[in-house]
Amino acid sequence: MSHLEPRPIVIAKTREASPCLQCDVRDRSVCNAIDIPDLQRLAIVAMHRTIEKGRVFIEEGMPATDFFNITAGTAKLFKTLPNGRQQITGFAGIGHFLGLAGSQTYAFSAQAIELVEICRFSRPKLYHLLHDFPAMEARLLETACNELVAAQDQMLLLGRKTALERVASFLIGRQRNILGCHGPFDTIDLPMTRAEIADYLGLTIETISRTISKLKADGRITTPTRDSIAILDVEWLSQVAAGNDSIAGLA
Amino acid sequence: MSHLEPRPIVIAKTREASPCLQCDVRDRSVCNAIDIPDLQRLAIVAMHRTIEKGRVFIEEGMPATDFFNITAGTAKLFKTLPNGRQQITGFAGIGHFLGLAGSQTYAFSAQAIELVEICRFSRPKLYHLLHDFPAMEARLLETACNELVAAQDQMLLLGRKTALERVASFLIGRQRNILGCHGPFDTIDLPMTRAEIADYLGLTIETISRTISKLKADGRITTPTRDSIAILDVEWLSQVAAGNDSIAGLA
DNA sequence: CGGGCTCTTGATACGCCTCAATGCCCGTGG
DNA sequence: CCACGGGCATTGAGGCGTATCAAGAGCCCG
Repeated sequence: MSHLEPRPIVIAKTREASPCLQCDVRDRSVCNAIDIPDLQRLAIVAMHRTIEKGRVFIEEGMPATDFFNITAGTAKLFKTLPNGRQQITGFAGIGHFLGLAGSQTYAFSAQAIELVEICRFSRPKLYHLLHDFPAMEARLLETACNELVAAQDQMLLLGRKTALERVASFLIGRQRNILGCHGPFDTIDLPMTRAEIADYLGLTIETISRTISKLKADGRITTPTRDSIAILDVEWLSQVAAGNDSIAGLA
Repeated sequence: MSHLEPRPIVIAKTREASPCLQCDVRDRSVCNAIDIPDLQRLAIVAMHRTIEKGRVFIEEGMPATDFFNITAGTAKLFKTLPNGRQQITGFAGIGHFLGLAGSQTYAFSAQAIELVEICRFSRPKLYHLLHDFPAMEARLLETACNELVAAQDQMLLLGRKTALERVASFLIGRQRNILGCHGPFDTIDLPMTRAEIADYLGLTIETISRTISKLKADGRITTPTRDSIAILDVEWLSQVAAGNDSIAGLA
């Protein structure tokens, strides 16, 4: 089946050469499965977009028309219950691939929690491309597996961990994303509000706040600014995050 | 890279023709991505096995050497915390593909909760096969996506649903697997114990028992035997499972 | 007809939620 | 520069839902 529309060529011209070639997010995303000579074909189906903070750009239950690749900022992925209860299933940062739905509709919503930039791919076009680049399909499978593992960890957290353990897990998990930043202690940036942390960990704002206060009082962390946290005792937090309640009482 | 071992041929002989060809689970699993003429190649890397009830055949943290395809029975997939807390991330039935780990070690454990039969595939051999059958890789991706969607549903359940909603979701979810069995009302078979339901729903045995008793007292379900449940009011249960608390008070 | 399960039911405890008030930060405009 | 206002975060008091602890009941199998 061949498309007879001349559009792709026009777009390619408009963008002056392959924008994917200069993309500095490529090697952090699934796009690195495509070799440089073939990037042109990827660029044709990709569309860059900016999404302002607060905008919901994927809505649960709507027809899944596109895939997305985040190139800047952070989005929250979530599901909602009729009476307003919300569960955030994950935060998607730079390089995160979105829209692997399985069915014809999106299974979750996505909202930009800060200014976000994305590459948008139309679903049928990307599928067509995948057919020619099995390496990218393999990368997607790899990505999906990693998300599955993360989801299982989160189920363990939501089903069996205490509030303290959940917050500790969250901080340690965030720290892993940044690995060795500035200073002797790792400072974690939190683009999300307390409410969003709560919806991610299956708790309430107040419990998040209280737990963070307790960690601060116990000298495990400090809060340099409102939206950053510095871990003082990584080892202790890791133990608590792993569910070792025996260590929790120690000084 | 070619393997010079004569083993595959011997195995094929031993099994008298292709066992995959006669496999009645094939069309319910990822194996149906491989065309009949090529089934021989799949059969060579597959190894049938029987696992007695209670046996743990995948252990979290151990090197991920094999993939599994369940051909009979049910297994529980779970993760554990140091002090014995356990979270069941799912129940794997006939046709379920196991072992998509992402990393070099298994991310979860698997235990047979009744007599289980499996097809075992060595990881490197199956990967080698996947290279030749991109259709199967696509099926695996599809499977992984479906599991991801299920995992997100479960996160919503564990993070934001009440005990009643969780049990209702569990029953409705089970019912979907059987779809239209015997009688005017759907009877659900429960191969798992109350303890396992509890570990799946992030609750305790006692809460499961109390909730089931309440559903029975309210005339929403009956329990023909200890390990089966008949749903009397599907609509009401569905509403509760979906989080519509407004309907919960109605007779 | 016991022995050992799992399941059920009851009484109580505790962790987190809910509701409510206060405090902090920061942008905005006088 | 400072007063004002609105969000978001913190802190406190009390309630609720589920966990915990403890018996007892039902069932399977020898």
